[in-house]
Amino acid sequence: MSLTHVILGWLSCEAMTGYDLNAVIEISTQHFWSTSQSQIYRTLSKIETQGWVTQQVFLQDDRPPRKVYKITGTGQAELRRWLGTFHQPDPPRIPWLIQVFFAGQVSDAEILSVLKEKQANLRQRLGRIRAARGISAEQFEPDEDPRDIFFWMLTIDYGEEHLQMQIDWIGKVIEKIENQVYTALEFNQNDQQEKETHHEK
Amino acid sequence: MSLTHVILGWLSCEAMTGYDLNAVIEISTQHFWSTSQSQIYRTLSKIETQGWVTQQVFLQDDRPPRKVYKITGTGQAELRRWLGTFHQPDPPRIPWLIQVFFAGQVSDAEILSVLKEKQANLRQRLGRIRAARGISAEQFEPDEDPRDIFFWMLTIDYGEEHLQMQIDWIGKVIEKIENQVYTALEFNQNDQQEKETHHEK
DNA sequence: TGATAATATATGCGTATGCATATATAATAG
DNA sequence: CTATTATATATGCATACGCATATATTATCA
Repeated sequence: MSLTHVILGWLSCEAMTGYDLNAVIEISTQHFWSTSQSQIYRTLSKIETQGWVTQQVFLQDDRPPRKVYKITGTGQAELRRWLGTFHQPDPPRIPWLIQVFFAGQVSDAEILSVLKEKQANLRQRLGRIRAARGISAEQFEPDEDPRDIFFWMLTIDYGEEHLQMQIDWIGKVIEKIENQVYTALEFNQNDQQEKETHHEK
Repeated sequence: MSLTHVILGWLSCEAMTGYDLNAVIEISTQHFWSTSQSQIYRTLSKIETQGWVTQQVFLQDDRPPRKVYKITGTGQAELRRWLGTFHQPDPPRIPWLIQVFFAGQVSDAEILSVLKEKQANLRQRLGRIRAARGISAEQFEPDEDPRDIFFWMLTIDYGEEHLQMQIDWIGKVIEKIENQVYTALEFNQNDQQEKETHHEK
């Protein structure tokens, strides 16, 4: 489970409660790893059993007790090990490509409408991630290690490029469908050579 | 669950057994939606209860009986409905970006090695998907609808572009780390303007 | 001869996950 | 005055999933 290592990562910066972790994950890592509040508490319990974190309870008279979690030496070692090793990726899961794959079952108008909504959604997310970039840039504390910041910003950069790539790809596809490119296509020979060259003609 | 609609999609082409579905999914949709054998049988049972498919058993004397599943009218309607509507995407989950985000915890050498392995893995997958494109192009039956083929090939095209984008992005990041770009970076002002322009200087 | 692959379906077990809800208090907004 | 939000932790329920394994026969490979 990767959530384990997101939590370990944050706790290696600073001891925190589950509540704090939930807040910090929501504003910082949600563009490539999201989670739910319940999952955080469950994972915290699990990794405490494994000895990767320890708990210290601070009682408060007006609020529920704060359980502050601290990373242990073993936890630090596990984090570094995980960060430094390549992990075989999970097989890709891209649900909306199922709609493209079986689009033969619906009309041009229907698949076009889905693709246009998808594109609009991606543009919205691109706008949001760009706003997020601005906000995080303002929030850096002066004592923050520039190397840390560099890596944080890289993940935002990836998010933007990924989103832009999808927007562009869908744009090309919409154009092809609108021009009914599929009526005059030959797939059995020289597909590679023909690909993407119809623009110049 | 999207597997439901992958199965419905295939059954709308041709009645099939769970065994056949497993084989066809493995060679056709695995680059954007993979599954396991057990999950196919479980989903088949589920959608039979829902009335989207019906079962017909063919006994064989030397092998286990074949349960051939056929899509119903309701199943067809559900498939078309699902294909024609935009679905809110699941929040993104990109585990290897966690490694980038927390790379501040490890040395340049360690993160570089992970990124290079990741890149090699992506190149391998790109090679495989290109081979798959060639194979599918050969296997098209002459009576196949060119519009269907057009949409099938689009998903392969997406896979290639997605893989290429990731390979290129990691390439740029490796270069930045090797040049230790992070030592001379300002994040608090004109980040947008500076971005990606250091190449020309 | 023994092991594996192909044909075919099915269940058990463990895990990750989301959604809703319970508990309890104080502050704030309408 | 009431409803919501913030603070804080935790459990129940359902679902989707992967991995391993069970069942049963035939063919092939070493």
